[in-house]
Amino acid sequence: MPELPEVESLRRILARSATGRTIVSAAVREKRLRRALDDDVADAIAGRAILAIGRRAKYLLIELDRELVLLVHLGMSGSLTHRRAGFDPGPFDPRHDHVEFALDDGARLVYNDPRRFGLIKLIKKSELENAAELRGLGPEPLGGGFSSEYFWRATRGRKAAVKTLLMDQRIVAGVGNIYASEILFRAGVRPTRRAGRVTRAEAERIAAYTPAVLSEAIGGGGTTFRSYRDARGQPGRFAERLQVYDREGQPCIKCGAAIRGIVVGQRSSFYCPHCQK
DNA sequence: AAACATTCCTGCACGC
DNA sequence: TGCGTGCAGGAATGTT
Repeated sequence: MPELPEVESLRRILARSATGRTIVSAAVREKRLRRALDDDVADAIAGRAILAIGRRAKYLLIELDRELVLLVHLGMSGSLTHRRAGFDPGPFDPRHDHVEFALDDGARLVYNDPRRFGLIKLIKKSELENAAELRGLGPEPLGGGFSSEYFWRATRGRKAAVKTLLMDQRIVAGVGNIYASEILFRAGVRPTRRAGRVTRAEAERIAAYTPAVLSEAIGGGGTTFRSYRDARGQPGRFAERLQVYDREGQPCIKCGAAIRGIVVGQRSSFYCPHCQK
C-alpha cells in the first residue's frame, strides 16, 4: 500500500464498481488486524447499501445507508479487491483473505492483508470527525489546505528531519515513505534536513511538488513496490516513474550522480547528493 | 536473511 | 520540581 495515491486509485475503482450496490452478506475469517474487528461488524453490514466511496488521508471511507461508514485502512500490506461475478476470482488466498463482502450483483469485495497492520471499523457517520483514526489529521495535500505558508509555519522550530515531518499525518495527510523521497528529490531538499532549517523557497517547492507528485502517481494507478495491487488486482504503474526511491547506486536522472540510500527516522530514504541540498 | 508500502506506544530529553 | 512536547526507538507481523 498504500499511501494516498494507492488508496485514491482504489477509491475511484470502487466508486464506479460498487456504488449503489447492496452488501448482502459479510464474512470475517480473521478479525485480528491492527485492532481486532468488532464482533458485530459482519451482522451490522449485511443488508446495507453502498451510497458512496470516500477517502481521508490513507483511509478509505465506504459510506453505507443508515448513516454508517466503514473505515478501511490497508496498513503495509493490505489490499481490497473487487471481483466480478462470473469472472476469474483471482488467486484465492485462504490465509490472508480476512474479510469478504458479497454484493447483490454477485461481485465480492475481498480484504487481504498478510501482515495484518490494516484496520476495518464501522462507525456512525456523525462520529466520523471525532473518530480517533481521523481526528488530528493534517490537511489533504490535494485539497488546497496544504499551502506553502502552512507548511513553512508547521516546520518552524522543528528539529526532526523534514522527511519525517512530511510523513507525519498530523502535518499533512497521506504522504508515506515512497512519495516523501520523491517529493523531496523534486524539491531539491535532502531528507535529513532539519525541518526548522527549511527555507521559505524550499517550503514553497515542497508544498508545490507534494500535490504534483501525488496527482501524477494517481494518474499512474499508484506505485507497486513489491506486492501492491489495485482493486482490479493490477499493479500500479508509477513504479516506473520513481526517480529516487529504491534506486540506490543508480544514476540520478538529472545529474548522473549515484543515488544514495540512507535511513531517516527508521525509514529507508533515497536522495541525490548533488541535486538535493 | 535483512528489509519492508504504516501506525501506535513507550520512555527519555528538553524547556518553561 | 512538574508538566507538556518533541523525538527516537521499538513493536505489531509475514513475505521476499
